[in-house]
Amino acid sequence: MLIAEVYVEVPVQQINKPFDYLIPVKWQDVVCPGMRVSVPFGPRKLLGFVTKIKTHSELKQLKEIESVLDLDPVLNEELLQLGKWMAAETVCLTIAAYQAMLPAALKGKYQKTVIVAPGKQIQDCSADVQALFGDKTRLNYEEVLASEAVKEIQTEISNGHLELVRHVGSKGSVRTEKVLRILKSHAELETILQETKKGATKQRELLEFLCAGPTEISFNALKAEIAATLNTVKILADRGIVELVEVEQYRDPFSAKSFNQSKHMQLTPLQARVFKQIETAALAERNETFLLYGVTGSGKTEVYLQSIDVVRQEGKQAIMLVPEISLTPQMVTRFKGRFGDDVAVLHSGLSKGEKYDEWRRIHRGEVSVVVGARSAIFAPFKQIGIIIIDEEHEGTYKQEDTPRYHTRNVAIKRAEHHRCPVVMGSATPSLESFARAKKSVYTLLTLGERINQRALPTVSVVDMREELRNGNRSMFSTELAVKIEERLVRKEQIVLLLNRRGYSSFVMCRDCGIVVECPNCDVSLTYHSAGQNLKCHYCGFESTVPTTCPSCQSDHIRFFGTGTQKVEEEMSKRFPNARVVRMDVDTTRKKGAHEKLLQQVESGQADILLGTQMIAKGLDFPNITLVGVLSADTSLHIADFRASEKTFQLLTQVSGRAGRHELEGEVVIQTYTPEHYSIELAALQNYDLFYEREMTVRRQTAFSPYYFMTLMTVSHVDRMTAMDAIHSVAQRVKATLGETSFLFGPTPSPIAKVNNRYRFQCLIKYRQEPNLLTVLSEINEDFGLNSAKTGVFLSIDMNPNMMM
DNA sequence: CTTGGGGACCAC
DNA sequence: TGGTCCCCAAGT
Repeated sequence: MLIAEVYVEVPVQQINKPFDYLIPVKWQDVVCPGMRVSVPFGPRKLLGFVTKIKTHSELKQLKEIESVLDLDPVLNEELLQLGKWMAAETVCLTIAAYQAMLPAALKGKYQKTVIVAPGKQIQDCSADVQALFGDKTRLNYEEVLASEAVKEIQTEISNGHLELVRHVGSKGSVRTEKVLRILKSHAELETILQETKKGATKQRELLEFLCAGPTEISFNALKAEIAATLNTVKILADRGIVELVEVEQYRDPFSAKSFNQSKHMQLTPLQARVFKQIETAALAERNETFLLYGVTGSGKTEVYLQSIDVVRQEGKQAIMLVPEISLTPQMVTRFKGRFGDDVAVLHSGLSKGEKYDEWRRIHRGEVSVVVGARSAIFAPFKQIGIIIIDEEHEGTYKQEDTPRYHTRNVAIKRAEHHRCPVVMGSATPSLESFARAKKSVYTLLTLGERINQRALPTVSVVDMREELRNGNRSMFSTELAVKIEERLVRKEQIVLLLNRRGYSSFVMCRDCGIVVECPNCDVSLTYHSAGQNLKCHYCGFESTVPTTCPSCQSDHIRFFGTGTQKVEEEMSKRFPNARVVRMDVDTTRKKGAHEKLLQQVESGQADILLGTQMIAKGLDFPNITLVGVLSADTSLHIADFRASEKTFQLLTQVSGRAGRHELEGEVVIQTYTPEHYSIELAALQNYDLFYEREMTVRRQTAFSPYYFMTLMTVSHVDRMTAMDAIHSVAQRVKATLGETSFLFGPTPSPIAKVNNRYRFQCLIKYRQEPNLLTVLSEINEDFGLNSAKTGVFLSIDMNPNMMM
């Protein structure tokens, strides 16, 4: 008798282990690891993943697998192991790891229906129940609950006339299309047409079309040709002339677009040298991690494209990761143009169904390249030849909720298995990666100049304090304003970055100084123009904008903080003739909006592109000759040890948008702290110096990359309970730490209350703690086992990006 | 997480 | 005694 180990979809600590099920004899040869199955679990049915097949179990009295949801496993052996590894490495539940690796469409969908019990008749039930059923054979549970006869149904269930059945399916479904297959030859059709009655005009019309038509046509395509109805088709099907079948179909998010085929570009000698090294590693099946450090505009993307082609020629697959924010239509076009239908694209803008379809194309081996954001690292390829991580330094590569994995680590893990290179590229590498490259853990590849030796843009820093002293109170310095005017006259384009971080528009009373805060969280509410309301970014609370102060009833209540919207308003006063495109979360929320706005810039319908960080990356428009940063220091003053790094990266990236082609570029950075090294060195575009400076700071303050870090956060509705809990966590950890490690805290979290839960944290800094993961998973397990009782949640973040 | 059982409590 | 609500343990 074969037995399957199954991890069921219940995300709690108690269930974080495999459960044994008998494999029914008829499926002995069918069920294998990586398949999703439906299993009885207590009184319910649950979706689970088979992770192992075995012949013996510790337990007697096993239940049987109820049904098999896949005939082709959704996780292969490599991915099953990867999930286990990730669960251990990030201290999360195994099932959570598996779910994170798959599209949401493959999650379980649970349905409950009431049916007449086998061997019983509906007539056995009361009249009311019979009436409710009508001529239906089943009622869904919601229907039953909503009906008047709930009680009676309950009774009929308990006396065995009715039965409650549970069904497990997938959330997402495969889209199908009706297709007509013509079973007769054209000659035969002619004869059939002759024999069809003159009165049957619809049938004759359809037959006439088929006589000259193809042997197979989708019903939708048919409708576009002639006014046929499904009924008519069915009549022909009954006559045995055509066959009507459901054919699986992919939702194609790019169906409306055509892509011009592009060829490889001639590499510069520098690019060629870099490419050669990657190519050699790929062909030698060498598991080597490269850090491709290349200034903006140095042609990293072309190196990626050609490296991918190398492994494609070898019959292997490639994963290309980009930050969500730069997964622009421009980028997609470039890949689709080079590799055509051989590319799948995965990003958050796709619907659940579209993601599922792209995933299936990868799973079935119909494509060999995937371009996508973070989660694309789990693409179910069988033979990966290369993994590329573009803009390697981006914070979005770290998942901010469980499983809190870092894409870089997963990539390296997968590459080990597939014996293939990983290429991480950036103009401003993370300090962690650059440090590793310097220690030869990664191989450093450098692209030190822009293509065709085009100069990096000239950068000037404007001291806004000076402007203020000279009586300029606007958000545009004299220098920036003059330069904007120049470009407008010359019909060149401008990018304006408003680095709004930590500066979102809040509402404050001018009389008593009170800021409108979220009632559930320890943060101020943010004003949203779209809905004309105030929102909490942490718990989703919404409220209308008060007209009077909630505390002192004064009506001097105002918005503060500079939003892109406000800049846009001021621009229209200052530069009334400029055509401005605003790009931020508000204007790009709608599907395709992103693309439309960029199209306006590309086609020259806009003079100025104004936006938040999302405009800093990947854009490549020849006519952009001026980049303005309105307030460089807003990201500098956030309480984060990476603030300087983030600021430097952002300024460097956005500067790189200017002068990428024939026209020379210029950058103006406005700041209140021009003497800060992030800003000074970004202006000089000197990464190496910045690296040295920042590493010194990190060493002095004992932060990454000198130390590993682990953040532990505890939350509870009661402040004292949360505090007690974090102290017990801290004590347990402290007892196991070595002499070279530190424990900071416990302290309240930077955002001390979210969703009415108080939060406390402590931070471990360490260089070597071989047992830390074991200790942490023990603590996590204890908390998880008791959390239902105590209501205390513990979250563990290995190498956190943010301290919130 | 969901479920069903059992106990406490209440109203009649 | 019947009903309801809540707590809690079990889940292969």
